[in-house]
Amino acid sequence: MSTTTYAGNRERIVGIAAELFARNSYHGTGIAELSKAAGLGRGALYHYIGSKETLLYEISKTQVDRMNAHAEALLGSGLETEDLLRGMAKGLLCNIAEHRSEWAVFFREYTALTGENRDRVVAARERYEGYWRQALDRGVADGVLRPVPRLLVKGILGMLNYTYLWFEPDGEVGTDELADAFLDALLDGIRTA
Amino acid sequence: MSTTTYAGNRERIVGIAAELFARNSYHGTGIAELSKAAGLGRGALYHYIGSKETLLYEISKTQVDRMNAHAEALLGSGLETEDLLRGMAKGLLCNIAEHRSEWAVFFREYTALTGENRDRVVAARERYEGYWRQALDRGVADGVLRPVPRLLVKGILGMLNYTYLWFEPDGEVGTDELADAFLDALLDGIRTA
DNA sequence: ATCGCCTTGGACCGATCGGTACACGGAAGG
DNA sequence: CCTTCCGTGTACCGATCGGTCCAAGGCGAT
Repeated sequence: MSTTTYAGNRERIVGIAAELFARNSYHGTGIAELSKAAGLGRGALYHYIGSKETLLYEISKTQVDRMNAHAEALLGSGLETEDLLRGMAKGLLCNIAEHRSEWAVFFREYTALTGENRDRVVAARERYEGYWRQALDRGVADGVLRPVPRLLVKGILGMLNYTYLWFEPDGEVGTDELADAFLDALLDGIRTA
Repeated sequence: MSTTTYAGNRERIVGIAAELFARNSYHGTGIAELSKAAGLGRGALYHYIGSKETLLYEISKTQVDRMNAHAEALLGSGLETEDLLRGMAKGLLCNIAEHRSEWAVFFREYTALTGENRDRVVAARERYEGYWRQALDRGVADGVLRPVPRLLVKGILGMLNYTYLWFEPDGEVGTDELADAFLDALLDGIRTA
């Protein structure tokens, strides 16, 4: 079953690349370093990857696509506003926690993509932002949320995305608790009544 | 007045480097490219900069130090909690808006620093985070804020820092309005009463 | 006019960059 | 046994990497 071996190797290499890119940056990681980490010669490596940029593209696109699928599922499930927002936050934090290297690479390095690769990743990113906007708009329409400036969507995503830098899911605060803490503050504020 | 010329040239080069690093990443920007943008030969360039990493260090450190000074001034001014928080947010957003390239470089590339350079920048960053924690703690002690999980500090900073990616200070929403919008949501929540 | 210093461009350093070409090995299919 | 072909390591490509060195230029002070 050479196909399976090929795909498996490919996936393994993408994972290794994510770790190296996260640690040493995309431009700061050489093909030599990558091939050594993968235990392959340079020729063998190129047999799998095609180009260095392809790796960066796949690392980024995979995660964003996953989040888009997750958001679409939640938006289509008829959840009430609060559960919808908490669900979306938990999905994102959970994915970031499980794929920290990939998200670090995506956030820091997507600008290194060129042409269509970049366009597609940016478009996917904007689609995801649109889903959050939809969720908030729905809450406003239902009367659960007060009318809220559009820019707040960026603030919320900043709050969540930034976790890739510091969140330790095995620490004393878990992924779900963190998402709930963020949403408690966002929904009801931190001022005393 | 050769000293002034020297320092002025140096500052100019640091600014150009910030723009190039922000656009093409630190490792993705070559000395040749930088010297061309500065209108200098490579030898002349090195007369001013010492090393490429020095540029990265200065770009990062300058901004963080400025924010630390700002936070210290506000914390020492006896402002009440709400004004303190809004003032700190406005200071940060204003600085980010005025030095977008520098902040982009800092957020994306500080991991490329080595040794003491890196330690110093990380320490300065943590000091700034500590000032926000102090401000929140003060609000809790005063009874203005409800007790709040420590991790929320990271969330707030994420919300504010992330603006380097998208905020256009000359757009329809200004710096101060944005800071206020974020703090309205944070203080009182977005849920209807 | 002369001295000395700051500034400058460019040649040059070894190392590495991303990527290609190619020949070898070994297993599968006949 | 022979052919075919995928997987592989390696030599090699031109270009560029960050950084150093140095000789010439420019300019102010004496």
